[in-house]
Amino acid sequence: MGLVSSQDHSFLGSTFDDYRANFPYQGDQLFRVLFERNQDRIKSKKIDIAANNLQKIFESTFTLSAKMGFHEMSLRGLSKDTGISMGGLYSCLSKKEDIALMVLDIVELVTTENNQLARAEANELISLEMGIKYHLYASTLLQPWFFFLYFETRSLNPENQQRSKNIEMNIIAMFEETIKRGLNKTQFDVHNPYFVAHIILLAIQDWYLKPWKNKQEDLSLETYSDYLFIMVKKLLRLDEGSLSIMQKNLS
Amino acid sequence: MGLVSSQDHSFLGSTFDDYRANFPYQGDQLFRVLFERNQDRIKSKKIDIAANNLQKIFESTFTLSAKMGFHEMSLRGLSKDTGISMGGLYSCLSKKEDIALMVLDIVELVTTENNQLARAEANELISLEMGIKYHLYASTLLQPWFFFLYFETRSLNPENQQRSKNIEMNIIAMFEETIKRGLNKTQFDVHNPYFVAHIILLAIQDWYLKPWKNKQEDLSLETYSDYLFIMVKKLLRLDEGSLSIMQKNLS
DNA sequence: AATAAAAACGAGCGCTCGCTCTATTAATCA
DNA sequence: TGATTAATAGAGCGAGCGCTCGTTTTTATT
Repeated sequence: MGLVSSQDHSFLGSTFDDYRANFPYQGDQLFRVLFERNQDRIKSKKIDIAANNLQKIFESTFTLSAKMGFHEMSLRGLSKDTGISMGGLYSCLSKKEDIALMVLDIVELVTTENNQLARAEANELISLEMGIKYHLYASTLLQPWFFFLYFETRSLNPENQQRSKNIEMNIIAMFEETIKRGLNKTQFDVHNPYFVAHIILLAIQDWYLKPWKNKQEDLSLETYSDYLFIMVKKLLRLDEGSLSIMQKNLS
Repeated sequence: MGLVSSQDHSFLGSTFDDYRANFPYQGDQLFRVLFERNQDRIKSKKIDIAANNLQKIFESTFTLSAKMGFHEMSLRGLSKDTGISMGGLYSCLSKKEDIALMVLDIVELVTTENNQLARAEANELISLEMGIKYHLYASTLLQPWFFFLYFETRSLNPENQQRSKNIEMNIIAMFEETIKRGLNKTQFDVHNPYFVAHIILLAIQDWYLKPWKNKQEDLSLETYSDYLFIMVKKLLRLDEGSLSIMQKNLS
């Protein structure tokens, strides 16, 4: 249920189309960003060529490692699938692990930005709604990236494993703080904010981890997002009545 | 419909201690079952020796592959960690993959039994409660097994990957059917049973996938189980009042 | 057209992998 | 105790790994 007027929430808007229209990490641009953020690893000089190769590398990596796992994926296999020779691969990478590190970098970047956008909402309920939407939207646009990081975190060294865990913990913390803020103003009624924040994260993760499950049930992104928000309101003991009152207070 | 008294719920009982006391897949017995169910893979003849070696093999496998992943774990590393020579390992295995197959076998066995036990409850709300409890209890007693299967499903061949997925789908289906049964009798009020069933599974999985998260928050098994059941009742729009009425009908 | 720079190539290096196989030790039983 | 079977040991095999590097091909500049 779309309850609030969209233009107030943030420059990204509250619908998937709005969000996508302003999302800078997609298509060509994503790989140009990747090139610029990883100059130290990449020997290639020309951004157009490098970005093009990076795109092939990540597309093939996601296909292959979803099937068999990142470690099981060999660089010879990657070379064959991308059509880039071994030498070509190593002009965009300094080592195999770099692929995983670049995924970590992008997912960390995007989720951090989403957390900030959600926190920027003054009203707690809207903050929750936007937090859910932004994370669902971003993880839809970058589904293979989020999926990869979740399952391949253990291929990273301990320090980067921790960075990956922190991405998750920061999302929970954002939701938990927002719920607690709402609690202090007796806006919400729930006795374990952490548990609810936790459940929200699980539902968001499930969206990008098991797309086949929702495809099977014919759940669209917007429907899933709505169900999730309705669920959250139930858990915070907000029925439709109390919600509309709040809505009125906003405008 | 016939309502049941609490001792009928199942021979396993409803507390963790009851469940554990009757749980056949723990300690020595687990590995003796494993030996008997996998005669074709195992060259060893004597059950005592084989069960003892299997125990070491699985303990080390869970330690090593939680750190680095199953594929990254080498059999030389496993040999060192268990203290069993390569030849010794291969008298309990026909190939490395057998380890993952045996984990799949056990988790499939236990969850199928739990689903049957939960379905056997005539009352829908109690069925949900028991379903949650049994799955939480079993995954606590066999935490490394459940954890391993979740993360290493992709090491399996397509056929067995499907078996692993089906374990998950069958749990969701069990909860979904129970919720729908309750809906038909207007016992529950919720408009997407699948979504709720789905969320229950996620919360159960999170319990065994990220024990460190709950340890950090100091959530015990019983507390977690209670929170989860309270959450489910909220999602089904059953407040404490309507619950006690139902409980009265039971006795 | 000549030259310099960048990109692409892929055989080969050193190493580790899963797995095998024979020699040896331990256990069991007549 | 000698005979037979089961368990263990660990060097060795071929395959495949990540990665390198001398060379060739393409592109850009003069």
